[in-house]
Amino acid sequence: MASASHPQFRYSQPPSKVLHLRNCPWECTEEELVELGKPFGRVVSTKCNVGANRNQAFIEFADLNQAITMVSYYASSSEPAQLRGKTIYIQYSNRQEIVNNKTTGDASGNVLLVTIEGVEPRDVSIDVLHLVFSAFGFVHKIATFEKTAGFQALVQFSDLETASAAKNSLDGRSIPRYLLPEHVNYCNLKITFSAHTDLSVKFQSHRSRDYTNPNLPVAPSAMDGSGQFVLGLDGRKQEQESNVLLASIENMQYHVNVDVLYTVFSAFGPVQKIAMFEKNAGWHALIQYPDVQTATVAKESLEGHCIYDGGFCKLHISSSRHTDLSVKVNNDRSRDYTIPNSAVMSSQPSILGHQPVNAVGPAAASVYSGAPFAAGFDSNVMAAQPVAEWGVNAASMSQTMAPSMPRTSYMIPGTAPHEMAPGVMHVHGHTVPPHVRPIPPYGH
DNA sequence: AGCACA
Repeated sequence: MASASHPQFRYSQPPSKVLHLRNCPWECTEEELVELGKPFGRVVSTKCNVGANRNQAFIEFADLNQAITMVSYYASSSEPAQLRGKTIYIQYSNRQEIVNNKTTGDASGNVLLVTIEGVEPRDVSIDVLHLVFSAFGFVHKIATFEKTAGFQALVQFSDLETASAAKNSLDGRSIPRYLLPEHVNYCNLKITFSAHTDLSVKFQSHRSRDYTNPNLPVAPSAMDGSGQFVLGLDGRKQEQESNVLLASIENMQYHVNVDVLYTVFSAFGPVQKIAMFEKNAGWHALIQYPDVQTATVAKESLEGHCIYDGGFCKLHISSSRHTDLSVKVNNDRSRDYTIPNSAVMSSQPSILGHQPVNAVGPAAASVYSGAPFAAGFDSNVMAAQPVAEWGVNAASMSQTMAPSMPRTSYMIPGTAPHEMAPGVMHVHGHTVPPHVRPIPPYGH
């Protein structure tokens, strides 16, 4: 029955001088493995902490007969093989030698091997990893892959010090919840040093990135015939970018009209038209910009953010298939700002009567300030905050980083501290000139 | 309790 449900283990392995041990105790040592094998022959090599749970190990004997002796002994013994009192299971490895056994005692370098537990690979994009690890320094390259140990990534830093800082702060912690899809509850990182020093990344793709070489070609698999990206950063099919955004407003406790949306979306560039509509018991809006790039920046900056503190009026933004909205009437629900009259009208703070004064507080005040290009945008709203919070002093942090992360409504996804130069910020790889830098109308 | 870093 057991063999029927595990057909891959139905046949015993052919003998090898390498033995595969499973169910090993957590972080058992090479010395313990040597002690275990010594009675049966000369142990020439060992490897421990193997696999996703790091509870497998290998012992290589000098001679095949020694391995056979050990396996035979425990096959007929009344006492099972044990490490630290824990029963372990021994079989012949399907390989003939232990490779890549660590050469220097604590091999550490500038590249980290990250095992991402508890998620499907599509749940954690390479950009989320980039964001998380960039908090510690410039991330040169990332390569992700799936092996027996699960979903893993190699993350290359400039030097051992940065890599070490990232490892110390992130090992054993979860990626912040708000960077994960809603259905994922946690996502644990297990981090070790890789023996690599320089990853070879041939293409920019949803599996690998070279952040030192923006001119690297995009993998053919991530392009369509017209040369546009069709794969998202997570490898999923991506909607075609458009100059018109579709915003769904979740948890709309407060009145949202075109004026509110105009203020929020004008932070990224000129808004031409807005049309709101109700569908499936929820409110949605189409927002038209003059160009795709502005719309894309707005989409990536605002996605998942709330217009008001407290999770009210949360925005979910996608690209619309529309390119030019037909706005027939200017009212609370639709507006064409390219018609001079209505544009003037909208710039007046004429909506104060709708302001949910008591509930919103100062956070929302800037929404109504009528100054969408205010100079107040400063480094204090950028993603620089995680740097301080995850930095080398993060050792005293609690197990999960999430509680100490900035609130979602402050977070501008994709901003990497190292990329920031005065007056310029990057939003998902786009350089945003200062005059269109998004102010966070949703406030502090 | 099930094979190692693309």
